[in-house]
Amino acid sequence: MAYNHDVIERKWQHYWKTHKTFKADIDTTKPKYYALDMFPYPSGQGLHVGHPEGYTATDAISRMRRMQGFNVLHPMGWDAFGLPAEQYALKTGHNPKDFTAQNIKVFKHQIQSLGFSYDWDREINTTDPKFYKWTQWIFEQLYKKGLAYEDKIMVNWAPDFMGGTVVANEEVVDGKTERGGYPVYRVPMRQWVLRITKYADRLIDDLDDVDWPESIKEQQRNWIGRSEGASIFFDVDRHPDAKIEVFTTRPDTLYGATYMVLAPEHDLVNQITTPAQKTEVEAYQEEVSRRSDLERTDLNKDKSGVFTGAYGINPVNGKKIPIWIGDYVLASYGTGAIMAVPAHDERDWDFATKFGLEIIPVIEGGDVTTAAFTEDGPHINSDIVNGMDKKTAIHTMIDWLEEHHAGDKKVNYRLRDWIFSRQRYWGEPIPVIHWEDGESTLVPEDELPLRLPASKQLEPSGTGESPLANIDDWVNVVDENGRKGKRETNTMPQWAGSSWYWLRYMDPHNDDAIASSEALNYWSPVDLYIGGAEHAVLHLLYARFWHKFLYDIGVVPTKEPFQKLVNQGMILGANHEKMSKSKGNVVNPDDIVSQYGADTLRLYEMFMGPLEDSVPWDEKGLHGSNKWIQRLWRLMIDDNNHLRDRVTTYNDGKLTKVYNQTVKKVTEDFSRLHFNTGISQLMVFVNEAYKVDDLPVEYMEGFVKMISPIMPHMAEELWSQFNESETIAYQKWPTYDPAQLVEDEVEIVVQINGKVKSHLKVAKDAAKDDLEKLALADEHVQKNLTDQTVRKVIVIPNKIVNIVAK
RNA sequence: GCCGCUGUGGCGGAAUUGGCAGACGCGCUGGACUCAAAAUCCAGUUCUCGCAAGGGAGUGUGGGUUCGACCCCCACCGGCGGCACCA
Repeated sequence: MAYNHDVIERKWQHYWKTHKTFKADIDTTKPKYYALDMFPYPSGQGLHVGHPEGYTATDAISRMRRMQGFNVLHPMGWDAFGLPAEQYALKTGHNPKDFTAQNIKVFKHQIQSLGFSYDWDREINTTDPKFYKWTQWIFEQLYKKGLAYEDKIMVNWAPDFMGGTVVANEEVVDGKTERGGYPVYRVPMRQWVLRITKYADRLIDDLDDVDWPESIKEQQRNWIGRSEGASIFFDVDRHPDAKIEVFTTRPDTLYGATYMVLAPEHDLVNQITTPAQKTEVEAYQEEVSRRSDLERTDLNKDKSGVFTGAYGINPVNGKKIPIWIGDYVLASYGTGAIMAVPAHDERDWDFATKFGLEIIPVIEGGDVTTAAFTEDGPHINSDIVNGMDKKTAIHTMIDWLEEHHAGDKKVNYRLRDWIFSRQRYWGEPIPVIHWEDGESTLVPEDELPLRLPASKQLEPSGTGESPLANIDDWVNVVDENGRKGKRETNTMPQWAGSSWYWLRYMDPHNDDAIASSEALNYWSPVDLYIGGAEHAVLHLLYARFWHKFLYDIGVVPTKEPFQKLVNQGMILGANHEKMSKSKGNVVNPDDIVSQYGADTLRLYEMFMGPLEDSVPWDEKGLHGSNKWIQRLWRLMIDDNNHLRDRVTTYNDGKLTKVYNQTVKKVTEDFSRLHFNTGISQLMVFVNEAYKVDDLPVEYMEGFVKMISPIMPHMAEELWSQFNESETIAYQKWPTYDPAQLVEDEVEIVVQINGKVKSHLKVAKDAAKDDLEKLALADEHVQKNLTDQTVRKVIVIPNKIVNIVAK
């Protein structure tokens, strides 16, 4: 009978569930393997075909590792705080908690229908107070170490978004919110901030120790943006008490500094501006402050600025240079002030050209009247560094500056501290109380978790604060001395829970610690982490930051959380475009499961191309995967659902070679996550098996084991026919006999001038001389060599003979 | 503009170390089975000339290194992703 996926998949999913087949416990006699998926946000849309691609890959590795004797931790959970639930609640009057619970139910059901070998006893949920108790606990440790602080800072304020909210820099794209596309303005506001910049160097340097895609490492390095240079101090003419510190990566060009620019928000601007320039400067400051980020970005092609009337003094030559303000200098980077070297910096060149400022070349080469010259070359017009190249000149100049107390070596980062508060209800409450006397205290650890108050009806506060601000009996507190206080109404961003969740899976029910040190020591680190490339910087940077902090306070045993990281590619629509509702090319995994079964979907997604690549969905290819599943079922199973008689203990040796090749290739390819090529070898084996009369039981058992990581339901059903054990999940992974792969005869290629002319079967390891003779004697070769003289013969034993002739 | 990745049949892709380009699958063509169709099984399928034997071309383009290049080097073109006044 034909394979009935419906019945068989349900049967084995039920078996795994009732037998807790994939329950993981610490077992120090076995090596551990931790395979992790990026846990999903349970959206109302349900699962997308993109989700199961990564999930199937980690599942296949988990299943293979179990069979190879590893103790495997393979968990799943829910990143369930998030904006959509809050928006839904505000819109409909429902509670985000119930809405989220419903979504999780749908997601879980869908995920379970795909037969993943998760240990569901370890399921976690970031919105569960038992989980966020520890998110809050980590926040308190950060606070105690001075890594969490409050600050009135310029934030990205999106007034039209959710009754007004603040979003992180990372969530702003082209001056608009990433979600919703609402305009964003820069305004000062009190925020919680995490001092991630303190870890900047380690976040860059430790990338060298992990097995991650180079592109992700590069993106993180760029995001952190370490740049090495110097701080230089400029005196201000007629202001003996003022000093301007600038950051530059090119201290060697100091003699070419012909003016300075301060950010319009710079503290010294008001102090040094001359009365004559005051009106103009203030008008410019006012204009700039009203610009949104969008406008600033859009207008940046054309540089703007105003002269302050003041002059700085170049420390190296005492020259007076004008001080301008301009918004191409950012207040938030470096010191908010620069020395401008228009001859050798494009931005400065544009500005100088527009405002007619002096341009002095200090490096030979190029023509500074037409463009800035940014290449290396011997220095000129530069007394102490004349003739030197860039590198030498930088060193020399820094030495000079340090000797004369006019500057020093300095490293700067693009990375800013992490704005950690959101004006939302549906997030982890920040466990802080602000007292009427001005003191702020943490909620004591033994009172955690600080729970979100249940609320029937969420309403925007209308003030830009979180909806929590309206819930009086939660916000207002009184201590034992009658002192009144208010709870912090900001909540944590969605990144909080995902910054440590992989640790909780190791010991998910522990009420005394984020996880026991026994569990942390045994399971750490994550051996394989698979997820989408969209988390290249944010999630993965925050997670590494928290992990390093927990390492520093002795909680976790490793410096890095994720040893190996892989980004699965996107599954595109059949038209090669990104799947989206509006394009009508979305494929729903539920439909595939009901039509073809989970094994077909899993097989297809692993076979369609390399895991890391984006590949278009192809209905025909999916159908082909199902055809192959049916084909291999028919190979072994007869019309009465029994093993065919061809499956026998008799081994005529016809499949020996291809079987051993298959074990080798499948084991190696799967280990490297090259599922598409491993599967193609399984197909080769089936094609060969169709050509022979007898199918040795030994090989067929090994074959069924090899398909089990990809097609676990069918594998279990076939395995049950052998009556060896109840489940295949912990059967020993097959091994191959290298002796069976050695040939005594090999086919070598004969080329003339690099073109293949003939093939020869020769004894393995035949001597070079013999190969040369054989090749030259070959009929085809002879024919092709008429009228030609052999100049040279290259012989690579067991591979090739190349005859060079003219 | 800068950084990273990438380019192979009609399509998805393979080629682990510089050594037979196109494994495997889809599609297509033919055959077997069938009254017929579907399904299945078998064979063929880079392009091109040729009845065939056999020949020629061929891994984005142009050059180079090499006995030999999808693979290494240089320049260019296209696609994808990231960053984008970060001094």
